[in-house]
Amino acid sequence: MVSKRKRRASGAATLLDVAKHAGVSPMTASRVINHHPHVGQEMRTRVEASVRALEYRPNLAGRSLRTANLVRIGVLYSNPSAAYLNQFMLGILEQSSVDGSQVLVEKCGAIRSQRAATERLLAAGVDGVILPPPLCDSRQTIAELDARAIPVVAVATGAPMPEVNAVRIDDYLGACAMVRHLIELGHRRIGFILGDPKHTPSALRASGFFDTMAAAGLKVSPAHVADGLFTYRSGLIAAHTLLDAGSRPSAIFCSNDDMAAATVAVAHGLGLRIPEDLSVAGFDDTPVATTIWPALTTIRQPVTAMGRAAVTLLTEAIHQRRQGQTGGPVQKMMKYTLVKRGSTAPPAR
Amino acid sequence: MVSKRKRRASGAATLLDVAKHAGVSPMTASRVINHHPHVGQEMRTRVEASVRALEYRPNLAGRSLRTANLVRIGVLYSNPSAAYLNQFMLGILEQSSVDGSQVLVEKCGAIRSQRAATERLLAAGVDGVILPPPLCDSRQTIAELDARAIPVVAVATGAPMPEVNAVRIDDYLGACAMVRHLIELGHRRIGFILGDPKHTPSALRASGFFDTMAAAGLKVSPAHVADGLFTYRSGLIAAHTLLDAGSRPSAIFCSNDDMAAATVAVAHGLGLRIPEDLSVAGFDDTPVATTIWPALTTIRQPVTAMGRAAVTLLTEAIHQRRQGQTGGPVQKMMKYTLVKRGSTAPPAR
DNA sequence: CTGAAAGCGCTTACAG
DNA sequence: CTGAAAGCGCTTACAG
Repeated sequence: MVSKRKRRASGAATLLDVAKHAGVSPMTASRVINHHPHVGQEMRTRVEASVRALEYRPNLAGRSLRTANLVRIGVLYSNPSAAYLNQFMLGILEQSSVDGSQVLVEKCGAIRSQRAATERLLAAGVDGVILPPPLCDSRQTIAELDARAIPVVAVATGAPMPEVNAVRIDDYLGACAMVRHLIELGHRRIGFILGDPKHTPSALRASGFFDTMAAAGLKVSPAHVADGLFTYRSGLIAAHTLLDAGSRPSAIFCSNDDMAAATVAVAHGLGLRIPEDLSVAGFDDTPVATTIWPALTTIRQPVTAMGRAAVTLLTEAIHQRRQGQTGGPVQKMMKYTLVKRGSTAPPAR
Repeated sequence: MVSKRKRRASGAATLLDVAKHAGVSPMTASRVINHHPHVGQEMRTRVEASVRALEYRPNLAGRSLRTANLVRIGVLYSNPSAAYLNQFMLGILEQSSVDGSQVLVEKCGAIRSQRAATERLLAAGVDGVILPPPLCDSRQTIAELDARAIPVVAVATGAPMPEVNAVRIDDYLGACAMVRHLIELGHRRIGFILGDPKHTPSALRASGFFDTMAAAGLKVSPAHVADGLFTYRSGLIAAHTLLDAGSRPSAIFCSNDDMAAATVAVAHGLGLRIPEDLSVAGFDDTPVATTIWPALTTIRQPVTAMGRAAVTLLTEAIHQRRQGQTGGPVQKMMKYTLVKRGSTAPPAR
């Protein structure tokens, strides 16, 4: 072991080492490692054994130098929710470091600064741009990028434009799954807190709620629906609206976790036990869902995986464009997960 | 602009392009870009102009291929707080992608699995290991790594072992600054919620509190100090202890944000307005601090920057070891920031 | 202070 | 199906 590590300063075996160890040419070793077809079974076995013996792992720098033609990816964001952005950027960086692509990040504030931020990104020579929410729905930015023939990936939009690449979950079905979960627990009076009407997923989550209630033959009292803006503070107000009223719901489905956390806080303030007296459900599975107590039942959006997927999609689009092709836009639908935690349970009565 | 982008498939200028544009050799261009001394002023100016004109940015793959001898960095973590880990990994990945180093991440659960996780990392050929909290204080893991001559960087430890590299903030001074802030606002009866006694920063934050109170000539009532475990739930219990009692404090300093968020929730439940009736302060500036309302006054720990610093420190240690040197361990102290938000204000009475 | 040559690790053509 | 040659972008010696 020690001698192996000392073979070279870097401590790592190279493709040449593997080839020598297996008694084949570097090319054959390369083909085996990259799973190319048309390699003899014997060669393949020998190389694979050597890879294991030497603990070979490809040097990405060497590979990308010869292949990838350096891809530059821009990420343009505004209105940062720290928690979301962290998770998302994690996926972006993971994938870009695997691909050997470079990432440039630009923040823009007001709408008018979108143009300036876009220009900065283009001046820096990016080959494509990723738009996390809420910029994923900015027609202006997308049009501008499109005019320059810069591929775009919109992330987590609720209303993907048909001509734009998108990575998202099915917000509608996610909401349906959550409502079904609450109904299966035995809840009949289920309240709902709407999301920010400016964000496209809000309408889908609301439709999922209303449709599933209707399909189950359950009436939704207007007093059990409150407006919200996705912020904790708006959740505080909405929860008071729902819980101060006479006929309380036995469960409240909130359009995101921040508002669900606020609902839990308000309920505790009113002396309600969760989940015994009130079930609360969120959406997104952001860190706050597992910070508070009880932890929130929620719909997990695989944010980090979506960051990875966005990079992969964009990279493919860039390569296609470089080769003069223009494959149609891709809409990648990611899997959501219903995560059951302590904030939901059968109603007491 | 367009013609520039089309010069080559990748759309990016290379060092050779810059050298030609400036009429110098690639070597001179390289030296200017890397800020080497002993380059003539005229050459320097010419190259810098060309860099700007061509929007040149170095291709990291090419650079690291020739220099860095591929560094492999392991990150070993346990007990993940999603929010912390996201922010931290962001810094790790940012820096490693700049350096062109590879990152391998291993999770370990119970103490006995630490050994297994360490072995997996070593088997994968890592050259050094970063230990975020709470593993930063695991004598066993550090000893094991040390026995294999693998450099280690401990992050955010409150009790750095003198022979180990560390990246951290001064938890003691951070706590002092927060208490001073509360005193300056006019608070005299200040409560405190302790952190998990197993985590080394807890004691430092507590000392900062008690020392600053004593220095200001303020008594700390035993009824105004409560145990905590850094979790939201433990904060709920601690806050009740402090607020249900007869003589309430006018401000509560919590050893971290999660417990501060819990304190805000309990206070709201008791009908106390924040900050009018009670000021609440946290520590760390995790995403929850800006999720809840009012947002928390807290001590910001630059988690992402600490991730970057850990990679830089570890990379230097690895290079030194490869050259047979063993520079003494480095303790990098990062700057904390007192972030004033809506949760603190002068006391009403 | 400046430059010509060689090579980091890998893969793309091009031959057999 | 397999391999010898060349080169991706950059920097490390080695000369001047």
